[in-house]
Amino acid sequence: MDHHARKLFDEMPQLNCPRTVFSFNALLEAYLKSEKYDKIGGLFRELPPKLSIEPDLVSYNTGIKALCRAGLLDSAVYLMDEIENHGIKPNIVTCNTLLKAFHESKRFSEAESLWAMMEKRNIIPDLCSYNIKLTSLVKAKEVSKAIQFFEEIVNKGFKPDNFSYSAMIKMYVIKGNLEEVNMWYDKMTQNGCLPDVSTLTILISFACSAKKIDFALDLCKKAMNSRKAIHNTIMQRVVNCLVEHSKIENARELVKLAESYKSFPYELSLPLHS
DNA sequence: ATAGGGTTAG
Repeated sequence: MDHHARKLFDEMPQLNCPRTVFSFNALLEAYLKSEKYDKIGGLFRELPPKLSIEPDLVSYNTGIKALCRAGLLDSAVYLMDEIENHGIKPNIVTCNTLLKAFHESKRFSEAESLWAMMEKRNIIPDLCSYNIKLTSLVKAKEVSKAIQFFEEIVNKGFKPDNFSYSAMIKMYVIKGNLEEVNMWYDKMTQNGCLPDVSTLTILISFACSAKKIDFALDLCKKAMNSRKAIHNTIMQRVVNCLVEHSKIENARELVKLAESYKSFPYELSLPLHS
């Protein structure tokens, strides 16, 4: 949709809307979301001089993210240094963007250096920073390190959130450890953290593969009762599993419940004659 | 306003 965004941006004066750095940032965001990473540099060169818009930290953070997404991590780091030369100080968002990119590229020592730099420069790592590192440990299947790191998050005084618990749950999903998945799900709810759509997606998908079909059904109902729109394919999988386990009435009930669900247009079928 | 986790079958 980047073209639509650009068209509207160009039409703003005729619509009596002044173009500010906010509109410029929204335009950058549209290009980022459309994965037009290579076009973002051009926007920076073209628009600010022409419209006397001064790009701000949010603009540059978006630019840095685009470079990371495009696989140009070194350029992203360079841009962070460059904006600082122009008097704009990186913040926690800048650092977390780069932190994630370093971990995804397995450039762990640079991730560690960045973390140390943050602490030195009083850009205090927040829960998001910790979750990035936790997710990275999970991806590397470093089970004991992940457990230890989760403890560290708690000891630092953070209240683990959906991202933190999702990471731990995901780790045991990868391991196929049903007991631990359940343990972490319980721990999550007991600590007053209600699973969101992403966490429910992981849990429901795992419950289906582990043939814990009642658990899957229960989670689907929970999702709909709390107005959380689980993806259609996940819901269909639960319906299929119910049918496979001859729980036809439950399957019917779930399809009906989904049909009456107003927030999302579910299209589910009962595979009864397959 | 910008940063972190999530589907799918054969």
